[in-house]
Amino acid sequence: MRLSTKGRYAVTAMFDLALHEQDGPVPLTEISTCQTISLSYLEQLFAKLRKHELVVGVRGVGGGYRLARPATEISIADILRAVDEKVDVSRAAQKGDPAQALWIEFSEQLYSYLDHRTLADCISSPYALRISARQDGEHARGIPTRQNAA
Amino acid sequence: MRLSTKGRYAVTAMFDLALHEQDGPVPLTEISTCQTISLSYLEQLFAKLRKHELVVGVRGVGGGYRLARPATEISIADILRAVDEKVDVSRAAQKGDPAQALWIEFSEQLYSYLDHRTLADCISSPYALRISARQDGEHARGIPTRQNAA
DNA sequence: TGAATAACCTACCAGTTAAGTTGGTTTTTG
DNA sequence: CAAAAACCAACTTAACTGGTAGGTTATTCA
Repeated sequence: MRLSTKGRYAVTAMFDLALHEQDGPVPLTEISTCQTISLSYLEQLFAKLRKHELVVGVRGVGGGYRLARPATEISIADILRAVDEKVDVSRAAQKGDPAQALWIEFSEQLYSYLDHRTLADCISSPYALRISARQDGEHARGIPTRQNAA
Repeated sequence: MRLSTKGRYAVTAMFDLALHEQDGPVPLTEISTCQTISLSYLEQLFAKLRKHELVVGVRGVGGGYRLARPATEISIADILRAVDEKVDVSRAAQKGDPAQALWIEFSEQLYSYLDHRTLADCISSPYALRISARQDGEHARGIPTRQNAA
């Protein structure tokens, strides 16, 4: 289990995609300027997200990234696992040291918490709704809102 | 918010102290051999834990570290914050980007979860009790069990 | 009193990871 | 064809992790 700025970048970017599920694909250039992350670094993160089938890329003009599944079926843990790529899940467990066993138990509980937090319920919090409502009031973003790009 | 192996080391070490609250101070050499972490690295972690008043050191022969407060009053978040030393707590919030606002909300919820998980309830889980019972059956550790060392 | 124990302290270091840069190519749209 | 954008790979730099080395101080006990 690990949670770093890298994970934060990935999660916030996914929030962005989830918030614009209706508006067609979101280009990385947008996320890059909006959240001041370098484009290339975002590309690296999205390569991993795509490999883990959390997003799909749409090439060409008007392209970008969309969620590969509905936001209700993508958990925060999914995203963190995708960009962390840690193969061995908390392998500490050496010869039953009590303290380490306790860690494993604790981290499993933490994971199960993160496994149940989906993108959908994160963006549908009261606070989130207030924000995205305000956002819809202005004309969303700089991009021509194309309905149903796929 | 971050959670790395460093945090894991600190938390498992604190589990160790909590499990031996009755037996007087626990020397770092013990934790070092038990959990195969270098002594010096443990010393660095405990310097931070001490600075944050989560543990107290007892010098000299038969010394070691004790919890500075009862285990019921030390949360996992306390420990992670002590060793992480991140000054600015999730300062992402730039000009109200919706995705970043959502991250802040999410991480606050995660923290509040970790703020309510105390050492005491971690070590008193059914699984933990089974383990430490087994541990008491043998004569605890290699150390002469002195009652009330302070 | 002196040896052993253990906290406490400082400086340093190697390896990994994060984060970003550069410089492309391919695909798609207009 | 030109522009937009995904896609790709190699490289760089800075930070952090985890660990070493070599001390000093305080305390206990024989």
